[in-house]
Amino acid sequence: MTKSAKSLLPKVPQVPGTNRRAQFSASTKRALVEVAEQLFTEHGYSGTSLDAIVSGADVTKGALYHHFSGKQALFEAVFERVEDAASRHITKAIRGERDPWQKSIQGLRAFMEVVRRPEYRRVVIQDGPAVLGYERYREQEERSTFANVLDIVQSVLEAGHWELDKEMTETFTRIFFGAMGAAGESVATSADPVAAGARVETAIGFILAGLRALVDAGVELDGLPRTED
Amino acid sequence: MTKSAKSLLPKVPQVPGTNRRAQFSASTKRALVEVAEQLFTEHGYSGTSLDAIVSGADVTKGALYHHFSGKQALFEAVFERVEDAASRHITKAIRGERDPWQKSIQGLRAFMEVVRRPEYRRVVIQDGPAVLGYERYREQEERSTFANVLDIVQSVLEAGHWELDKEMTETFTRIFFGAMGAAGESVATSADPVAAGARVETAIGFILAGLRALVDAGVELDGLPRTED
DNA sequence: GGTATCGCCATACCGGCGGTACGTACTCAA
DNA sequence: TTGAGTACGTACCGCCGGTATGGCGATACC
Repeated sequence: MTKSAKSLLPKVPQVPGTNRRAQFSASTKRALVEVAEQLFTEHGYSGTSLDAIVSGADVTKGALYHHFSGKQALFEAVFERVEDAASRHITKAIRGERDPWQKSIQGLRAFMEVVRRPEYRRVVIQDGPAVLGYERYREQEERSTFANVLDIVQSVLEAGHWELDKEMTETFTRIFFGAMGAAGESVATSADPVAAGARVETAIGFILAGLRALVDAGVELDGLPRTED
Repeated sequence: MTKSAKSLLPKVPQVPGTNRRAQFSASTKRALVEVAEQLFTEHGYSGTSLDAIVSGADVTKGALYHHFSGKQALFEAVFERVEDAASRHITKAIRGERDPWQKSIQGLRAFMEVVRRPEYRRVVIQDGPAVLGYERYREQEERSTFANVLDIVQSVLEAGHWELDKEMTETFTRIFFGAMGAAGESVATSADPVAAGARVETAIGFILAGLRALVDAGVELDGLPRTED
Protein backbone atom coordinates (compact mmCIF):
# COMPACT_ATOMS: atom_id res chain seq x y z
CA MET A 1 0.00 0.00 0.00
CA THR A 2 2.87 2.29 0.64
CA LYS A 3 4.28 1.79 -2.79
CA SER A 4 2.52 0.78 -5.96
CA ALA A 5 3.95 -1.45 -8.64
CA LYS A 6 5.99 0.70 -10.92
CA SER A 7 4.43 -0.19 -14.21
CA LEU A 8 3.32 -2.96 -16.42
CA LEU A 9 6.29 -5.01 -17.39
CA PRO A 10 6.69 -6.29 -20.91
CA LYS A 11 6.22 -10.01 -20.49
CA VAL A 12 8.01 -11.12 -23.60
CA PRO A 13 11.55 -12.37 -23.04
CA GLN A 14 13.86 -9.96 -24.71
CA VAL A 15 16.28 -10.88 -27.37
CA PRO A 16 19.69 -10.97 -25.80
CA GLY A 17 21.65 -7.89 -26.68
CA THR A 18 18.80 -5.43 -26.18
CA ASN A 19 18.83 -5.52 -22.44
CA ARG A 20 15.63 -4.95 -20.57
CA ARG A 21 17.10 -2.53 -18.10
CA ALA A 22 17.70 -0.02 -20.81
CA GLN A 23 14.10 -0.30 -21.89
CA PHE A 24 12.81 0.25 -18.39
CA SER A 25 15.17 3.14 -18.01
CA ALA A 26 13.92 4.78 -21.18
CA SER A 27 10.32 4.30 -20.15
CA THR A 28 10.80 5.92 -16.74
CA LYS A 29 12.61 8.78 -18.37
CA ARG A 30 9.77 9.26 -20.80
CA ALA A 31 7.26 9.06 -17.98
CA LEU A 32 9.12 11.75 -16.10
CA VAL A 33 9.16 14.07 -19.08
CA GLU A 34 5.50 13.52 -19.83
CA VAL A 35 4.35 14.08 -16.28
CA ALA A 36 6.62 17.09 -16.01
CA GLU A 37 5.21 18.55 -19.21
CA GLN A 38 1.70 18.25 -17.89
CA LEU A 39 2.48 19.75 -14.49
CA PHE A 40 4.67 22.51 -15.88
CA THR A 41 1.88 23.42 -18.28
CA GLU A 42 -0.71 23.45 -15.55
CA HIS A 43 1.12 25.10 -12.67
CA GLY A 44 4.20 26.62 -14.25
CA TYR A 45 7.83 25.90 -13.52
CA SER A 46 8.14 27.35 -10.04
CA GLY A 47 4.69 26.13 -9.12
CA THR A 48 5.62 22.51 -9.74
CA SER A 49 7.64 20.63 -7.16
CA LEU A 50 9.89 17.71 -7.93
CA ASP A 51 7.97 15.67 -5.40
CA ALA A 52 4.80 16.20 -7.40
CA ILE A 53 6.54 15.12 -10.58
CA VAL A 54 8.12 11.96 -9.23
CA SER A 55 4.91 11.10 -7.43
CA GLY A 56 2.97 11.46 -10.67
CA ALA A 57 5.47 9.30 -12.50
CA ASP A 58 5.47 6.72 -9.70
CA VAL A 59 9.16 6.96 -9.09
CA THR A 60 11.35 8.73 -6.55
CA LYS A 61 13.76 11.59 -6.67
CA GLY A 62 16.61 9.15 -6.98
CA ALA A 63 15.32 8.16 -10.39
CA LEU A 64 14.87 11.73 -11.46
CA TYR A 65 18.36 12.73 -10.47
CA HIS A 66 19.73 9.68 -12.17
CA HIS A 67 18.34 10.79 -15.54
CA PHE A 68 18.56 14.55 -15.16
CA SER A 69 21.04 16.80 -13.47
CA GLY A 70 18.28 18.80 -11.83
CA LYS A 71 14.96 20.52 -12.22
CA GLN A 72 16.18 22.84 -14.93
CA ALA A 73 17.51 19.98 -17.02
CA LEU A 74 14.16 18.26 -16.78
CA PHE A 75 12.46 21.46 -17.89
CA GLU A 76 14.84 21.66 -20.80
CA ALA A 77 13.83 18.21 -21.93
CA VAL A 78 10.19 19.22 -21.76
CA PHE A 79 10.98 22.42 -23.62
CA GLU A 80 12.67 20.59 -26.45
CA ARG A 81 9.81 18.14 -26.70
CA VAL A 82 7.22 20.91 -27.00
CA GLU A 83 9.33 22.91 -29.40
CA ASP A 84 9.97 19.91 -31.58
CA ALA A 85 6.29 19.14 -31.87
CA ALA A 86 5.59 22.75 -32.80
CA SER A 87 8.36 22.87 -35.33
CA ARG A 88 7.21 19.68 -37.02
CA HIS A 89 3.68 21.01 -37.24
CA ILE A 90 4.81 24.13 -39.03
CA THR A 91 7.25 22.33 -41.26
CA LYS A 92 4.50 20.03 -42.37
CA ALA A 93 2.20 22.94 -43.11
CA ILE A 94 4.57 24.81 -45.40
CA ARG A 95 6.12 21.79 -47.06
CA GLY A 96 5.58 21.76 -50.77
CA GLU A 97 4.39 25.32 -50.96
CA ARG A 98 6.24 27.13 -53.71
CA ASP A 99 4.77 30.60 -53.85
CA PRO A 100 6.47 32.60 -51.09
CA TRP A 101 3.39 34.63 -50.25
CA GLN A 102 1.26 31.55 -49.94
CA LYS A 103 4.01 29.98 -47.91
CA SER A 104 3.94 32.93 -45.54
CA ILE A 105 0.23 32.69 -44.95
CA GLN A 106 0.35 28.94 -44.49
CA GLY A 107 3.20 29.25 -42.04
CA LEU A 108 1.36 31.96 -40.20
CA ARG A 109 -1.73 29.84 -39.85
CA ALA A 110 0.25 26.87 -38.61
CA PHE A 111 1.98 29.06 -36.08
CA MET A 112 -1.37 30.38 -34.92
CA GLU A 113 -2.42 26.84 -34.20
CA VAL A 114 0.76 26.09 -32.34
CA VAL A 115 0.55 29.14 -30.14
CA ARG A 116 -2.88 28.10 -28.97
CA ARG A 117 -1.55 24.98 -27.35
CA PRO A 118 -1.36 25.48 -23.60
CA GLU A 119 1.92 23.61 -23.29
CA TYR A 120 3.57 25.80 -25.91
CA ARG A 121 2.33 29.02 -24.38
CA ARG A 122 3.30 28.14 -20.87
CA VAL A 123 6.50 26.21 -21.35
CA VAL A 124 8.01 27.95 -24.34
CA ILE A 125 6.66 31.47 -24.30
CA GLN A 126 6.01 32.22 -20.67
CA ASP A 127 8.49 30.21 -18.63
CA GLY A 128 11.10 29.48 -21.27
CA PRO A 129 13.09 32.71 -21.18
CA ALA A 130 13.16 32.98 -17.41
CA VAL A 131 14.10 29.37 -16.75
CA LEU A 132 16.61 28.78 -19.51
CA GLY A 133 17.94 32.29 -19.68
CA TYR A 134 17.78 34.27 -22.85
CA GLU A 135 20.84 33.03 -24.65
CA ARG A 136 19.95 29.40 -24.10
CA TYR A 137 16.34 30.13 -24.97
CA ARG A 138 17.39 31.54 -28.30
CA GLU A 139 19.72 28.65 -29.01
CA GLN A 140 16.78 26.32 -28.69
CA GLU A 141 14.56 28.45 -30.86
CA GLU A 142 17.27 28.76 -33.44
CA ARG A 143 17.09 25.14 -34.43
CA SER A 144 13.33 24.68 -34.39
CA THR A 145 10.57 27.19 -34.95
CA PHE A 146 12.94 29.96 -35.86
CA ALA A 147 14.30 27.85 -38.69
CA ASN A 148 10.84 27.70 -40.22
CA VAL A 149 10.45 31.44 -40.15
CA LEU A 150 13.91 31.81 -41.63
CA ASP A 151 12.89 29.55 -44.46
CA ILE A 152 9.82 31.63 -45.19
CA VAL A 153 11.61 34.94 -44.98
CA GLN A 154 14.30 33.75 -47.32
CA SER A 155 11.79 32.74 -49.95
CA VAL A 156 10.08 36.09 -49.67
CA LEU A 157 13.33 37.97 -49.95
CA GLU A 158 14.35 35.92 -52.93
CA ALA A 159 11.07 36.78 -54.57
CA GLY A 160 12.17 40.39 -54.49
CA HIS A 161 15.57 39.49 -55.93
CA TRP A 162 17.11 41.16 -52.95
CA GLU A 163 20.44 39.69 -52.19
CA LEU A 164 21.02 40.15 -48.53
CA ASP A 165 23.88 38.96 -46.45
CA LYS A 166 23.42 36.54 -43.62
CA GLU A 167 23.09 39.13 -40.92
CA MET A 168 20.48 41.13 -42.75
CA THR A 169 18.40 38.06 -43.47
CA GLU A 170 18.57 37.11 -39.84
CA THR A 171 17.51 40.57 -38.81
CA PHE A 172 14.43 40.32 -41.00
CA THR A 173 13.70 36.89 -39.63
CA ARG A 174 13.98 38.01 -36.04
CA ILE A 175 11.59 40.84 -36.69
CA PHE A 176 9.04 38.61 -38.33
CA PHE A 177 9.50 35.99 -35.69
CA GLY A 178 8.76 38.53 -33.01
CA ALA A 179 5.79 39.83 -34.93
CA MET A 180 4.34 36.37 -35.30
CA GLY A 181 4.90 35.57 -31.66
CA ALA A 182 3.02 38.68 -30.60
CA ALA A 183 0.33 38.00 -33.14
CA GLY A 184 -0.03 34.48 -31.87
CA GLU A 185 -0.26 35.68 -28.34
CA SER A 186 -3.02 38.10 -29.20
CA VAL A 187 -4.91 35.25 -30.79
CA ALA A 188 -4.33 32.84 -27.96
CA THR A 189 -5.46 35.24 -25.26
CA SER A 190 -8.41 36.55 -27.20
CA ALA A 191 -11.95 35.83 -26.10
CA ASP A 192 -12.77 35.05 -29.71
CA PRO A 193 -9.73 33.31 -31.20
CA VAL A 194 -11.34 32.84 -34.59
CA ALA A 195 -12.05 36.52 -35.09
CA ALA A 196 -8.67 37.44 -33.67
CA GLY A 197 -7.02 35.01 -36.06
CA ALA A 198 -8.80 36.63 -38.95
CA ARG A 199 -7.60 40.04 -37.87
CA VAL A 200 -4.05 38.83 -37.62
CA GLU A 201 -4.22 37.36 -41.09
CA THR A 202 -5.53 40.64 -42.40
CA ALA A 203 -2.81 42.64 -40.72
CA ILE A 204 0.05 40.37 -41.73
CA GLY A 205 -1.38 40.08 -45.19
CA PHE A 206 -1.41 43.80 -45.40
CA ILE A 207 2.23 44.10 -44.43
CA LEU A 208 3.12 41.41 -46.94
CA ALA A 209 1.14 43.29 -49.56
CA GLY A 210 3.33 46.28 -48.87
CA LEU A 211 6.46 44.24 -49.47
CA ARG A 212 4.89 42.83 -52.58
CA ALA A 213 4.25 46.32 -53.84
CA LEU A 214 7.94 47.04 -53.44
CA VAL A 215 8.75 43.89 -55.34
CA ASP A 216 6.46 44.82 -58.18
CA ALA A 217 7.90 48.29 -58.29
CA GLY A 218 11.40 46.84 -58.46
CA VAL A 219 12.57 48.80 -55.49
CA GLU A 220 16.17 48.35 -54.48
CA LEU A 221 17.06 47.70 -50.91
CA ASP A 222 19.56 50.53 -50.99
CA GLY A 223 16.89 52.94 -52.07
CA LEU A 224 14.72 52.66 -49.04
CA PRO A 225 13.84 55.79 -47.16
CA ARG A 226 16.24 56.90 -44.53
CA THR A 227 15.88 59.53 -41.90
CA GLU A 228 18.01 62.56 -42.37
CA ASP A 229 18.93 64.43 -39.27
CA MET B 1 29.08 46.52 14.67
CA THR B 2 26.29 44.11 14.25
CA LYS B 3 24.00 46.70 12.80
CA SER B 4 24.89 49.89 11.01
CA ALA B 5 23.00 53.11 11.30
CA LYS B 6 20.20 52.99 8.82
CA SER B 7 20.79 56.17 6.94
CA LEU B 8 21.43 59.84 7.22
CA LEU B 9 18.53 61.54 8.90
CA PRO B 10 17.19 64.79 7.53
CA LYS B 11 18.30 67.20 10.16
CA VAL B 12 15.87 69.96 9.37
CA PRO B 13 12.88 70.13 11.66
CA GLN B 14 9.86 69.20 9.63
CA VAL B 15 6.90 71.42 9.16
CA PRO B 16 4.15 70.09 11.38
CA GLY B 17 1.65 68.11 9.39
CA THR B 18 4.19 66.23 7.27
CA ASN B 19 5.27 63.78 9.91
CA ARG B 20 8.76 62.43 9.82
CA ARG B 21 7.72 58.82 10.23
CA ALA B 22 6.09 58.86 6.85
CA GLN B 23 9.30 60.20 5.33
CA PHE B 24 11.42 57.50 6.87
CA SER B 25 8.93 54.93 5.77
CA ALA B 26 9.01 56.19 2.20
CA SER B 27 12.80 56.23 2.17
CA THR B 28 13.12 52.62 3.33
CA LYS B 29 10.55 51.60 0.78
CA ARG B 30 12.50 53.36 -1.93
CA ALA B 31 15.70 51.77 -0.73
CA LEU B 32 14.12 48.33 -0.91
CA VAL B 33 12.94 48.89 -4.47
CA GLU B 34 16.27 50.26 -5.61
CA VAL B 35 18.30 47.45 -4.11
CA ALA B 36 15.83 44.90 -5.43
CA GLU B 37 16.07 46.38 -8.93
CA GLN B 38 19.82 46.05 -8.88
CA LEU B 39 19.83 42.49 -7.57
CA PHE B 40 16.99 41.34 -9.80
CA THR B 41 18.85 42.77 -12.77
CA GLU B 42 22.07 41.08 -11.83
CA HIS B 43 20.93 37.66 -10.65
CA GLY B 44 17.34 37.39 -11.84
CA TYR B 45 14.21 36.93 -9.81
CA SER B 46 14.70 33.40 -8.57
CA GLY B 47 18.39 33.98 -8.11
CA THR B 48 17.82 36.78 -5.65
CA SER B 49 16.89 35.99 -2.07
CA LEU B 50 14.94 38.28 0.20
CA ASP B 51 17.74 38.08 2.69
CA ALA B 52 20.11 39.55 0.13
CA ILE B 53 17.71 42.38 -0.60
CA VAL B 54 17.02 43.36 2.99
CA SER B 55 20.70 43.05 3.80
CA GLY B 56 21.56 45.37 0.92
CA ALA B 57 18.97 47.87 2.05
CA ASP B 58 20.13 47.63 5.68
CA VAL B 59 16.76 46.58 6.97
CA THR B 60 15.15 43.30 7.93
CA LYS B 61 12.46 41.14 6.51
CA GLY B 62 9.99 42.67 8.88
CA ALA B 63 10.36 45.97 7.07
CA LEU B 64 10.02 44.33 3.69
CA TYR B 65 6.85 42.52 4.61
CA HIS B 66 5.47 45.65 6.14
CA HIS B 67 5.69 47.48 2.82
CA PHE B 68 5.09 44.62 0.41
CA SER B 69 2.90 41.58 0.58
CA GLY B 70 5.74 39.36 -0.60
CA LYS B 71 8.53 38.85 -3.08
CA GLN B 72 6.30 39.05 -6.11
CA ALA B 73 4.81 42.36 -4.98
CA LEU B 74 8.29 43.77 -4.58
CA PHE B 75 9.17 42.57 -8.06
CA GLU B 76 6.06 44.23 -9.36
CA ALA B 77 7.14 47.54 -7.88
CA VAL B 78 10.53 47.17 -9.56
CA PHE B 79 8.85 46.22 -12.82
CA GLU B 80 6.66 49.31 -12.82
CA ARG B 81 9.62 51.49 -12.04
CA VAL B 82 11.65 50.15 -14.96
CA GLU B 83 8.71 50.26 -17.34
CA ASP B 84 7.86 53.81 -16.37
CA ALA B 85 11.38 54.97 -17.05
CA ALA B 86 11.34 53.25 -20.43
CA SER B 87 7.98 54.67 -21.34
CA ARG B 88 8.99 58.18 -20.45
CA HIS B 89 12.12 57.86 -22.54
CA ILE B 90 10.15 56.88 -25.61
CA THR B 91 7.42 59.41 -25.04
CA LYS B 92 10.02 62.11 -24.86
CA ALA B 93 11.63 60.93 -28.07
CA ILE B 94 8.51 61.03 -30.21
CA ARG B 95 6.92 64.08 -28.67
CA GLY B 96 6.41 66.84 -31.15
CA GLU B 97 7.07 64.66 -34.14
CA ARG B 98 4.30 65.17 -36.69
CA ASP B 99 5.22 63.07 -39.68
CA PRO B 100 4.10 59.49 -38.90
CA TRP B 101 7.04 57.89 -40.69
CA GLN B 102 9.53 60.04 -38.88
CA LYS B 103 7.68 59.30 -35.69
CA SER B 104 8.07 55.61 -36.32
CA ILE B 105 11.79 55.83 -36.83
CA GLN B 106 12.26 58.04 -33.81
CA GLY B 107 10.21 55.72 -31.67
CA LEU B 108 12.14 52.77 -32.96
CA ARG B 109 15.45 54.36 -32.07
CA ALA B 110 14.26 55.25 -28.61
CA PHE B 111 13.06 51.72 -28.08
CA MET B 112 16.40 50.39 -29.22
CA GLU B 113 18.05 52.42 -26.52
CA VAL B 114 15.62 51.20 -23.91
CA VAL B 115 16.05 47.58 -24.76
CA ARG B 116 19.77 47.85 -24.25
CA ARG B 117 19.36 48.66 -20.61
CA PRO B 118 20.16 45.59 -18.53
CA GLU B 119 17.36 46.23 -16.04
CA TYR B 120 14.79 46.43 -18.81
CA ARG B 121 15.97 43.28 -20.50
CA ARG B 122 16.16 41.21 -17.37
CA VAL B 123 13.22 42.50 -15.36
CA VAL B 124 10.73 43.29 -18.09
CA ILE B 125 11.56 41.01 -20.98
CA GLN B 126 13.09 37.96 -19.39
CA ASP B 127 11.58 37.57 -15.95
CA GLY B 128 8.45 39.66 -16.33
CA PRO B 129 6.16 37.14 -18.04
CA ALA B 130 7.12 34.25 -15.80
CA VAL B 131 6.90 36.13 -12.53
CA LEU B 132 3.81 38.22 -13.15
CA GLY B 133 2.00 35.78 -15.37
CA TYR B 134 1.04 36.71 -18.87
CA GLU B 135 -2.22 38.50 -18.25
CA ARG B 136 -0.75 40.71 -15.54
CA TYR B 137 2.34 41.25 -17.66
CA ARG B 138 0.24 42.56 -20.49
CA GLU B 139 -1.81 44.75 -18.21
CA GLN B 140 1.38 46.46 -17.17
CA GLU B 141 2.63 46.85 -20.71
CA GLU B 142 -0.71 48.18 -21.81
CA ARG B 143 -0.37 51.39 -19.90
CA SER B 144 3.27 52.11 -20.59
CA THR B 145 5.46 51.15 -23.52
CA PHE B 146 2.63 49.60 -25.44
CA ALA B 147 0.77 52.89 -25.36
CA ASN B 148 3.66 54.51 -27.19
CA VAL B 149 3.59 51.96 -29.95
CA LEU B 150 -0.15 52.31 -30.19
CA ASP B 151 0.28 56.03 -30.66
CA ILE B 152 2.75 55.52 -33.47
CA VAL B 153 0.71 52.87 -35.22
CA GLN B 154 -2.37 55.03 -35.09
CA SER B 155 -0.60 57.90 -36.74
CA VAL B 156 0.68 55.62 -39.47
CA LEU B 157 -2.73 54.13 -40.08
CA GLU B 158 -4.28 57.55 -40.20
CA ALA B 159 -1.74 58.55 -42.79
CA GLY B 160 -3.21 55.89 -45.01
CA HIS B 161 -6.72 57.11 -44.33
CA TRP B 162 -7.56 53.62 -43.21
CA GLU B 163 -10.31 53.72 -40.69
CA LEU B 164 -9.90 50.69 -38.51
CA ASP B 165 -11.88 49.67 -35.53
CA LYS B 166 -10.32 49.34 -32.12
CA GLU B 167 -9.57 45.64 -32.38
CA MET B 168 -7.86 45.92 -35.72
CA THR B 169 -5.72 48.80 -34.57
CA GLU B 170 -4.72 46.85 -31.52
CA THR B 171 -3.85 43.86 -33.66
CA PHE B 172 -1.52 45.98 -35.73
CA THR B 173 -0.01 47.45 -32.62
CA ARG B 174 0.60 44.06 -31.04
CA ILE B 175 2.34 42.89 -34.18
CA PHE B 176 4.58 45.92 -34.35
CA PHE B 177 5.21 45.76 -30.66
CA GLY B 178 6.37 42.19 -30.99
CA ALA B 179 8.47 43.05 -33.98
CA MET B 180 10.18 45.86 -32.16
CA GLY B 181 10.78 43.74 -29.14
CA ALA B 182 12.49 41.09 -31.20
CA ALA B 183 14.40 43.71 -33.11
CA GLY B 184 15.54 45.27 -29.89
CA GLU B 185 16.60 41.93 -28.56
CA SER B 186 18.68 41.23 -31.64
CA VAL B 187 20.40 44.54 -31.13
CA ALA B 188 20.92 44.11 -27.43
CA THR B 189 22.47 40.67 -27.75
CA SER B 190 24.58 41.54 -30.76
CA ALA B 191 28.32 41.68 -30.55
CA ASP B 192 28.19 44.91 -32.52
CA PRO B 193 25.11 46.79 -31.34
CA VAL B 194 25.71 49.74 -33.61
CA ALA B 195 25.80 47.66 -36.77
CA ALA B 196 22.86 45.59 -35.58
CA GLY B 197 20.91 48.75 -34.87
CA ALA B 198 21.59 49.95 -38.39
CA ARG B 199 20.34 46.67 -39.82
CA VAL B 200 17.18 46.89 -37.77
CA GLU B 201 16.55 50.40 -38.95
CA THR B 202 17.02 49.28 -42.53
CA ALA B 203 14.65 46.35 -42.13
CA ILE B 204 11.93 48.27 -40.33
CA GLY B 205 12.33 51.15 -42.71
CA PHE B 206 11.85 48.73 -45.54
CA ILE B 207 8.64 47.39 -44.10
CA LEU B 208 7.41 50.89 -43.51
CA ALA B 209 8.30 51.75 -47.09
CA GLY B 210 6.04 48.93 -48.18
CA LEU B 211 3.15 50.35 -46.21
CA ARG B 212 3.95 53.74 -47.62
CA ALA B 213 3.76 52.36 -51.10
CA LEU B 214 0.28 51.10 -50.34
CA VAL B 215 -0.65 54.53 -49.06
CA ASP B 216 0.61 56.23 -52.19
CA ALA B 217 -1.21 53.71 -54.33
CA GLY B 218 -4.42 54.37 -52.42
CA VAL B 219 -4.93 50.75 -51.58
CA GLU B 220 -8.02 49.91 -49.58
CA LEU B 221 -7.74 47.69 -46.57
CA ASP B 222 -10.52 45.47 -47.92
CA GLY B 223 -8.60 44.90 -51.08
CA LEU B 224 -5.62 43.23 -49.55
CA PRO B 225 -4.64 39.87 -50.85
CA ARG B 226 -6.28 36.86 -49.32
CA THR B 227 -5.50 33.24 -49.67
CA GLU B 228 -8.06 31.23 -51.54
CA ASP B 229 -8.24 27.59 -50.69
C1' DG C 1 0.49 65.52 30.21
C1' DG C 2 -0.45 61.03 30.76
C1' DT C 3 -2.01 57.25 28.04
C1' DA C 4 -4.08 54.48 24.48
C1' DT C 5 -3.29 53.61 19.73
C1' DC C 6 -1.08 52.78 15.65
C1' DG C 7 2.48 52.75 12.19
C1' DC C 8 7.12 50.92 11.41
C1' DC C 9 10.18 47.59 11.92
C1' DA C 10 13.23 43.60 14.33
C1' DT C 11 13.61 38.78 15.81
C1' DA C 12 12.65 34.11 15.89
C1' DC C 13 10.77 30.44 13.86
C1' DC C 14 8.32 27.15 10.53
C1' DG C 15 7.42 24.32 6.43
C1' DG C 16 8.52 23.22 1.90
C1' DC C 17 11.54 22.53 -1.75
C1' DG C 18 15.76 21.60 -4.50
C1' DG C 19 19.65 19.09 -4.04
C1' DT C 20 22.93 15.40 -2.10
C1' DA C 21 24.87 11.18 0.05
C1' DC C 22 24.53 6.73 0.34
C1' DG C 23 22.62 2.24 0.22
C1' DT C 24 20.59 -1.56 -2.64
C1' DA C 25 18.76 -4.68 -6.04
C1' DC C 26 19.43 -6.14 -10.46
C1' DT C 27 21.91 -7.11 -14.78
C1' DC C 28 25.69 -8.40 -17.50
C1' DA C 29 30.27 -9.65 -18.80
C1' DA C 30 34.28 -12.36 -17.84
C1' DT D 1 30.72 -16.95 -9.50
C1' DT D 2 31.97 -12.53 -8.95
C1' DG D 3 33.11 -7.93 -9.74
C1' DA D 4 31.46 -3.82 -11.88
C1' DG D 5 28.15 -0.79 -13.33
C1' DT D 6 23.39 0.70 -13.96
C1' DA D 7 19.01 2.18 -12.13
C1' DC D 8 17.00 3.40 -8.93
C1' DG D 9 15.10 4.15 -3.43
C1' DT D 10 15.73 6.43 1.22
C1' DA D 11 17.11 9.64 4.39
C1' DC D 12 18.74 13.90 5.17
C1' DC D 13 20.56 18.82 4.66
C1' DG D 14 20.49 23.82 3.85
C1' DC D 15 18.24 27.55 2.01
C1' DC D 16 14.52 30.42 1.27
C1' DG D 17 9.82 32.49 1.32
C1' DG D 18 6.58 33.40 4.56
C1' DT D 19 4.52 34.15 9.38
C1' DA D 20 3.87 35.23 14.26
C1' DT D 21 4.98 38.13 17.68
C1' DG D 22 6.82 41.75 20.19
C1' DG D 23 9.09 46.25 20.89
C1' DC D 24 9.44 51.19 20.23
C1' DG D 25 8.66 55.67 19.11
C1' DA D 26 5.36 59.06 17.26
C1' DT D 27 0.79 60.70 17.23
C1' DA D 28 -3.96 61.41 18.81
C1' DC D 29 -7.12 62.03 22.35
C1' DC D 30 -9.02 63.23 26.68
